[in-house]
Amino acid sequence: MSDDLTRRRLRIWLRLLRLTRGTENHLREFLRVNHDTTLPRFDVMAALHRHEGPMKMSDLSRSLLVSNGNATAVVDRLEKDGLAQRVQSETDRRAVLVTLTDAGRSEFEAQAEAHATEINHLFSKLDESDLDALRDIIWKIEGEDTETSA
Amino acid sequence: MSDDLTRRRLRIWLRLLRLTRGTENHLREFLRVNHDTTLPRFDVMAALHRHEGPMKMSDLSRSLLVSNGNATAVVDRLEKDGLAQRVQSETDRRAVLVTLTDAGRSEFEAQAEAHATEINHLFSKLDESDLDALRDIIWKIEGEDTETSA
DNA sequence: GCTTGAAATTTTAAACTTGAAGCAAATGTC
DNA sequence: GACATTTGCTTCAAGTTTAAAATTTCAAGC
Repeated sequence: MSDDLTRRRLRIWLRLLRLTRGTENHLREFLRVNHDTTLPRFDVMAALHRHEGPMKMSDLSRSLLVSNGNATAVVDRLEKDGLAQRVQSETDRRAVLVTLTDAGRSEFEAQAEAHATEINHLFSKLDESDLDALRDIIWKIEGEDTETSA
Repeated sequence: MSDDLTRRRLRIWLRLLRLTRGTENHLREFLRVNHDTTLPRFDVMAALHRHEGPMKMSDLSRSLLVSNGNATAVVDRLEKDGLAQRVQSETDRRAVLVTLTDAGRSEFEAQAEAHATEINHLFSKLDESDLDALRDIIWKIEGEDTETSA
């Protein structure tokens, strides 16, 4: 069963992983040098900014595909720096809602614009048709995912 | 200026990142449950296995796109478990070479086959033409200009 | 009301990761 | 040769991340 297709799929996965790792490393360095922040902080702030209104901790970690304990730790630091803020939910006393402070929002918006510009450069070789093709491929992969495992 | 292309590039990057994170999470769980190991350990062992002959620490960290301090830590743990082994270089007394032990090699080979099967399953929706397209797009992003396939 | 189980979050321990600092050894440059 | 610079690895502190255990609350079922 040493399919040629199997080998090609493995190979393309390794390349994809390498590409995203390299891109993440580049963005990490960019955020560190130009905005004195880290990738996890930026990701959390981006999720909070995208979400209209306060966001549940569980939704935050699910949206970022990280563990719940991890979300707690990053939000702890953001809160300590006055960029995010926890609020108790009124409808569910187990739940904790997080939101950006005004300082956090304005800080993020400045970072986000520079971040988008940086990504635009990193992916400048991709035109509309490349983006179409890539979107279709991603959709195809996600179309049917982790259903059956051995 | 038209920011539409910029926005699409940002969007596709976020989707790509999400895809690879989800895939990594799946593989991490797979390795943990079925092979009692972790993704970083597997990655290091894969690099050592791919490289015929002992590998310099610096080449290892460069090949995995991680920091040199990180490579030291993971190799420390593999060595403690008898799966990898450090050897002093004879030509350069600064350099440290790493290699899999016999135990490490046989352990990795079993893991690698299952790992490849798992990836084949995760990317089963991609046929030859999808792989061609994805390969070309990755090349394009990385700035390669070669058109010939392998 | 009471119990049982599920859900939401935090806490904990261990592993992972980075960037920087510290040493030792190689490679220039004069 | 002498000296500065570079290279290679480890150590260190701080932060990130996960999986598992603990805590509190909710939702039903009895």
